[in-house]
Amino acid sequence: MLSHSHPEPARTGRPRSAAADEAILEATRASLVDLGWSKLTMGDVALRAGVAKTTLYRRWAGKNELVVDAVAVLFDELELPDLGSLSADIQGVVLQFAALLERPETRTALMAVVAESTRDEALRTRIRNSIVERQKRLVLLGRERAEQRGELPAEPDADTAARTADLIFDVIAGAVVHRALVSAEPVDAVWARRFTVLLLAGLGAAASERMDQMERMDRPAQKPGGSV
Amino acid sequence: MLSHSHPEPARTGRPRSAAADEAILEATRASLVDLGWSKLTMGDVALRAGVAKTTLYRRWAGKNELVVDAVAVLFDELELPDLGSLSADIQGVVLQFAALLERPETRTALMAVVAESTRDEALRTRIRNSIVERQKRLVLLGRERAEQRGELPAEPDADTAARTADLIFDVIAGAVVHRALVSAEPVDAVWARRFTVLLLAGLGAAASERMDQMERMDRPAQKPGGSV
Amino acid sequence: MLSHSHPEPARTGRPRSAAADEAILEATRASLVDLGWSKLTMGDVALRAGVAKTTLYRRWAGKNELVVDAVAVLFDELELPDLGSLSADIQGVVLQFAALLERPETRTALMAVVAESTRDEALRTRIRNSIVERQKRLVLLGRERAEQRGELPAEPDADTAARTADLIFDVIAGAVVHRALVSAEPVDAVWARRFTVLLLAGLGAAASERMDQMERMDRPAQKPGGSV
Amino acid sequence: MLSHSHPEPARTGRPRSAAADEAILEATRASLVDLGWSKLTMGDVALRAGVAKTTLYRRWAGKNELVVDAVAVLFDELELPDLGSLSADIQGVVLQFAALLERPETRTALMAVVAESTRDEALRTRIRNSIVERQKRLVLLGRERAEQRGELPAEPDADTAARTADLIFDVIAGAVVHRALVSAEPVDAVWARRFTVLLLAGLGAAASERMDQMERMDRPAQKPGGSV
DNA sequence: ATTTAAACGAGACGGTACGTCGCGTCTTAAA
DNA sequence: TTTAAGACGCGACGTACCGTCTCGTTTAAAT
Repeated sequence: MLSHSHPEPARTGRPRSAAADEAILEATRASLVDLGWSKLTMGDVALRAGVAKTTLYRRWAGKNELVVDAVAVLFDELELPDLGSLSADIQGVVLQFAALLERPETRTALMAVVAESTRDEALRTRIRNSIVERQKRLVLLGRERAEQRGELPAEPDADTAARTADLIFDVIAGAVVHRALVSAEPVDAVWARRFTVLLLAGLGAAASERMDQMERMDRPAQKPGGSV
Repeated sequence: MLSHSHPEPARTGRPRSAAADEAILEATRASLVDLGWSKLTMGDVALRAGVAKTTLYRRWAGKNELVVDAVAVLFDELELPDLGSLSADIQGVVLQFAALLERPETRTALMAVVAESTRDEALRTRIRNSIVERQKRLVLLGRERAEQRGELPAEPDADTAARTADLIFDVIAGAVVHRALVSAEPVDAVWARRFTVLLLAGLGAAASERMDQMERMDRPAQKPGGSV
Repeated sequence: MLSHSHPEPARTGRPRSAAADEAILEATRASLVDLGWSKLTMGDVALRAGVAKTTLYRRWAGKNELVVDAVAVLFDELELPDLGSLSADIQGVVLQFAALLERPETRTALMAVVAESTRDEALRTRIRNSIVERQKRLVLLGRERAEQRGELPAEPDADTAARTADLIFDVIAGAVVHRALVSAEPVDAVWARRFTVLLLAGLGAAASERMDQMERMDRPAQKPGGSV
Repeated sequence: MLSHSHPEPARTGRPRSAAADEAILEATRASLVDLGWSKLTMGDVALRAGVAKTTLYRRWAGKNELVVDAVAVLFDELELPDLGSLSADIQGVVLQFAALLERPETRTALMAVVAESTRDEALRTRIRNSIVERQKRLVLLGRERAEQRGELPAEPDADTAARTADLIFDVIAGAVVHRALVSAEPVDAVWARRFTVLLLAGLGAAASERMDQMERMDRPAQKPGGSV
């Protein structure tokens, strides 16, 4: 359970059913598949889980929080395959991520909770903690492997490393999500390869530029590196 | 009006009020600002627009369609500034796009309608036509200018050009949206510069790889160009 | 047309369609048959009559007035048959009236407009003029015939005659309507005969009591005539 | 509550509020007084009762059923006064009934629900059970008292007694309702006396005719007893 | 073994918004 | 000026979910 740690677990009375939690999350995913985000109702989830509505509300504040928890676990199944090269690893994870976004439960839920989170700070935090930050591990692991293989130079310092990882993460996740959900076109092996080429070249250039001199590229209205 | 072209405009009966259309869209944006997507109601929009609920439903099938039309026009305000270099132009448009995503009406609406569109083919088409495809003009114009400046080589053929444009579009739009709405961190000049460096290097590499020999890079599990 | 006399018929512009009036009333009756009072709508009547809604409203103030006019004409079809005796005549008209109340258009409309009229003085007047008062002719004609046959004595004066006619009318119409619509049981020949026996005996007694001395029967709390 | 007996009262879940039932019926009567039948809305009743609309619909199928229950209780307040003679008793109950029909809530509601019931079998049954049949007790009690006083002979058999009671009921209720609501003239002591005279004479004649020979009066087209 | 107290299912509750329907009025072009 | 057509502001409809509440029942730990 991602959502509710009990630092002070009540010691008396009937304890909460552990089975109910999993049944509810499973029911939530099933309801997402059948009905989609906007038609999913708490009543339907309760019905599917064989649980009273009050049991849901005792554990989650509402639909948003419930759905975040229900889908978060799916993102944890993503893995960075070790395919021998950074390029192959990236393509592999891109295709995995695309496959995840093809699943109806994530497809309908992910953008919806993000949309909700734009007006709900607590939800934004929950999404970040439950989904976004957890998956940055893939970027960090990829860079680590690439450095070990000599494919990428080490980052000069931790802060730069973190910022680069954030950028890479936004570019990869953003591009795949946009392709899959906004443009609504297939993220297939061909697209993944083209995207990876672009990304890796950019990574190299970003690294060398950083090493060269960052001050050379200060403001807009001047040419980028001559390689383009 | 993006939403309803009347190839055969009915000639009889009282014509629809043109003023009502604009009042409704304006009211929709105002309601998005005040209430956000999920709290926006048709009744509230009607009230703000000084219009009956039935008048809304006579023109739009529902909240989804209405909101797409209401925000689509905002995207048309994006422009590719001519700042003298491709890099500067990209940074300029990225910052413009980010500013648009900072506006509460787009912030709350964009992801929401995309989320809805995952289960509604007609809505997906509407979004594509009203928003997505229209903004590809920015990518195409940017490339054209860059070619004229000699910053980028010409694309070998129209098909490749279109696919590259799609890829660039997904990368730029995806990265900015992800940074702004999912990661929920600022898209400022620093981020825009770093992102642009990455993108332009990637573009150059993608172009040269294409010219070299595409068949060299066939499948995952092999190294990309040695520059990385 | 019962409803709107035009003492000053407009002389300029397109004249009103005379055919439309009858079409509308006919359509109203048809709609009453198909839908009943509460589901009848002005739009449906207009549609059936092949007429615009505005045309209805130009002629009738609303549903109530329209329906009164539409059914009033049906009541004018009632006739007092000359069957040779007052008893037979009454039974005949009772059965005719019952048959009229069996027709779905009157069945559903009559009580409805009466109900509406309890809060609408103008409507009450319209009903009285268009329906109720017109049918008192049957009572008056029946008495006239009965007097000619020597079945009933002449009323002592016009005022008493009018009050008696009103009483008879309320008793006959009330009993038949109550039996048919409230008790919802058949008004058949058996019932008509039993009712007529009661009524005629009552009529005779009322007449003789009037002649005897009206002052003998003053207030409640005393016995009626010993014959009962 | 007349409307919904639960032979198997559900034992689970929160029980329905008994207070709500009475509040709703009271609010319905108040709304009838203020707005009349046709302007009464479920929303207004709910508001007055301090109750959600859904609570109304959980208990009653609609306005018709609700109003029947709301006014039915008023009819139960009718009593047959013991004024010493049948004539006086009848006049007393007629005036009571007239007073009831003067009340705005019954005035506007009674004919309306009867009108609705012409197209709604279930509603007809409800009205019969809740209102009509219940008030026949007055007729039966009146006859019983009259027989004990020797004012009326005993009915020969139960079936005849029932049919006579029905007839009397239709005549009394019908005449009073017609006078009060259709003719829209006052049911005062004078009218009540005149009506009672007519009725009692009729009752006596009907009884004696029944004893004489029913077969003598077979069909229309023959003279009634010479006394008329 | 009994008590205690929270969790549980069921479902009623006060709300809010839905999308539809009918009202009676209006605005157009045609007759 | 009337007509057909149909858009319009309005207000009620009956439904669906919301999140809360009140029941009686179950369950495990504390007594």
